[in-house]
Amino acid sequence: MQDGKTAERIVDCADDLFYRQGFEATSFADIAGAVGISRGNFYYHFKAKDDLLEAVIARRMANTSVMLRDWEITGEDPAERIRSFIQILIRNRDKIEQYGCPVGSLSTELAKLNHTAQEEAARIFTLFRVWLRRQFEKLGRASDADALAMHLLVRSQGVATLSAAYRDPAFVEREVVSMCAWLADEVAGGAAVPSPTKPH
Amino acid sequence: MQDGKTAERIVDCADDLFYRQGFEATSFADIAGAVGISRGNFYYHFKAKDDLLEAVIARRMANTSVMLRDWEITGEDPAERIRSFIQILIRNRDKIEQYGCPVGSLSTELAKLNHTAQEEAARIFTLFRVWLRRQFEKLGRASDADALAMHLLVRSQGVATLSAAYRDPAFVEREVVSMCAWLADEVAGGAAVPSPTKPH
DNA sequence: AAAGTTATAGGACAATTGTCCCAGAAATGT
DNA sequence: ACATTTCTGGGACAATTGTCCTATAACTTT
Repeated sequence: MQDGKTAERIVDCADDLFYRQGFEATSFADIAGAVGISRGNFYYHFKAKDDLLEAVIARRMANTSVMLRDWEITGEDPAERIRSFIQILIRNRDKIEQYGCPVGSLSTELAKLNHTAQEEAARIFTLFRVWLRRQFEKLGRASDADALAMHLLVRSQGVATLSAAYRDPAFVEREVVSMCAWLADEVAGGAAVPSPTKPH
Repeated sequence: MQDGKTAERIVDCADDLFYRQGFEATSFADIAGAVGISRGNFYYHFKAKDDLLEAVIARRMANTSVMLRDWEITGEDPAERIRSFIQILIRNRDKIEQYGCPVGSLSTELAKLNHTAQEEAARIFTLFRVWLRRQFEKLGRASDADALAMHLLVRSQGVATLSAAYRDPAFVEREVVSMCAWLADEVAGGAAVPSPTKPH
C-alpha cells in the first residue's frame, strides 16, 4: 500500500489544475497528462472524480491548517498574525490575478454544480474564520470577533475576485494597505464597535 | 430577419443557465431543452458557443445599464442611489446564496479558462464602478471617488462569495447594514480620508 | 526461485460534447 | 399562386467525457 507516491502526485496535480482550470473543466486526461500516468491507471487510486475532489479538499484543509499554525508561531502578536493573513493577497498576487482565490472559486463552482462537496469546501473558509476570530479575541474584541473575522474574509474574497477581473497589480497593493490601516484603527479603537456587525 | 423571438429566448435561457450552472458546465443540450428547440437549429442563430457567450454578456451589459439609469432616476440623492446598489445583495439574496454573483463568478470562470471574453465580462464591473464613482463625486469625494467605488465592489463581491459558501441569510443582512453604516460615515465625514478606504 | 500482492498501461464502453449539414416547414414578397 | 428567403428539426460527425476491465509489469514476501 505504498501507492502514496503516485496517489500523492495525483492529488498534487489535481489540486493545481482544479485551481487553474476549475473542477469541471479539468478532465482525467489533463491530470493524467500532468502526472505522467495513463488514464486507466487512475481508477486504481481514485474510483471516481468526486473521490479525487474530496482528497484535494482534504489536502487543502491540511495545508491551510499548517499555514495557520505557522502564522501562530511566527507572529509576535495577534495584529501581526492577522497581517500575515491579509498579505496572502500579496504573496499569491500573481496566481490570484490569474485564477482568483482557490477557496472562493472552488466553493462557488461547487455551489453552482450543486455538488455535495460544497460544504466540505466551505470548511476551508471556516478554518480561516475561526483562526481570525481567535486573533481578534486576543485583541480584546471578544464581543465582535466573528464579525471582524468575516469582514476580513469578505474583503479578501472581494479583492481576489476583482483582481482576477481587472488584473491590476497596483489594486491589490492598495487594498492590502487599506486593510492593514483598518486593522490598526480597530486595534487602536479598543472597544467593540456599535455598528451592527456583531453576530453570535 | 425577425428571428429576434427565438434568438432572444436562447440568450435569455443561456443567461440564466450560465449563471446557475456556469458557462462550461452548460451544454447546448441544456439550453436547447430549456428553450424548447432542437440542438441542430441552434447554429442558425449562433454559429459557436463563444458567440452565444458574447451575446449573453452584451445582454447583461444592457440590463445593467438600464438598471443603473433607473437608480439614477429613482434615487433622490447620491447616497440613496448608492444604497440601491448595496441592496442588490438583499433583492437577489436567494439567487446569490445559491449561485454567487453573476458578474464575479462568470469573470472568474472565464479567467480560469483563459477565455477571450473575460475582459468583456469584466466590463460589467466597470459599469458599476463608473456609476458608483460618479455618485461619490457628487458627494464631494472627487479625490477618492474611485477608491470608494472599488471598496463597495470589493465588499459586495466578498459578501456574494461567502454567502454562497455558508448559505446564511442573516449574514447578508448584517453585511448590508454594515455597508450602509459605512456609507453614512463616509458621507458625514465629508473630506477625503487619509487612507482611501476606511470602513468601520 | 516461487508465490502472492500491488501498481500500471492500454483499450473498450456508452454517453455527451460542440459542430455541421440538409431536407423541409413557415413566412415573406411578388 | 408562385418563388425566395427565413427558420427549424433530425440526424451525422469526430472528439472527449467519466468509468470500467484485463493482461502484465513491478514489487514483496516467502
